[in-house]
Amino acid sequence: MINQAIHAITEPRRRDILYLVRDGELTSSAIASHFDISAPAISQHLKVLEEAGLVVVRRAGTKRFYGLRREGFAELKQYIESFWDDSLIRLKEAAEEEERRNHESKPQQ
Amino acid sequence: MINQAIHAITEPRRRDILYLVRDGELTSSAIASHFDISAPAISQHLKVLEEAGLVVVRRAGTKRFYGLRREGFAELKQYIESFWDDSLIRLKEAAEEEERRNHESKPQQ
DNA sequence: GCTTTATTTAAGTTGACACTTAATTAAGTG
DNA sequence: CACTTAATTAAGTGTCAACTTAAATAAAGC
Repeated sequence: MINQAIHAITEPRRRDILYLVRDGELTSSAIASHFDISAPAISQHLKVLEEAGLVVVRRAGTKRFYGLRREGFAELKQYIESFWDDSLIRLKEAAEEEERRNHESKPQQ
Repeated sequence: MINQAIHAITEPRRRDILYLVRDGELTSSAIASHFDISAPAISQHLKVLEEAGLVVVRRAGTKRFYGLRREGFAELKQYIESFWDDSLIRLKEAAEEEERRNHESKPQQ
């Protein structure tokens, strides 16, 4: 799922779509009106975003309202942050290990 | 730069490379030994990561040590977070606007 | 200065994927 | 039930980028 989410935000146009829907729900055609690509193209992007868990659809008659799915976004945020945090922890550990080694021998080039 | 960073972490193998170098510097060939793709392929990935500001190189003789560039990562984290935070603010505003409208008329389907 | 080691650049191939138009589904509406 | 509206699925096309092998660079070692 997280891999799908990252893949989804790969495409700049999909990020633009996320920017549009984060303020509130929009129909597929309302979203399409902001771009100069065809409606099917938008529909395909929306499908990718939906499958990645980043947007949700609400059907109302012939219309389909797309909105941001906050949980999906939270996961994405989590992923980036955990990468970052783990990195800091590991950096600290590495520095300590380095410190220990320096008391025994010279560091190699 | 932020677009380059997002593009850079798009590719799963590049994320794997970031995982490898976040513990400490590694040479191009040391990184390559973890994958079953050619050295030039790794070199090309490293170039993308470097241009995105996510890794830095330190040259030592014929070797090149690649390491994580923390500032680059901070920017990426910032981007995701700002998207998220702005979203919450805008959601709150939208909810208030909705509230106001509900005192006048029924919401349309 | 030739050879080795580490890595990159060059050039070409292949597969994925972001589009297109045309056809299809699905829900109202006269 | 034909017609309109909203959107999707289908099918095909072109571009890009992730790989490949081969050639080039660049520093060190003999």
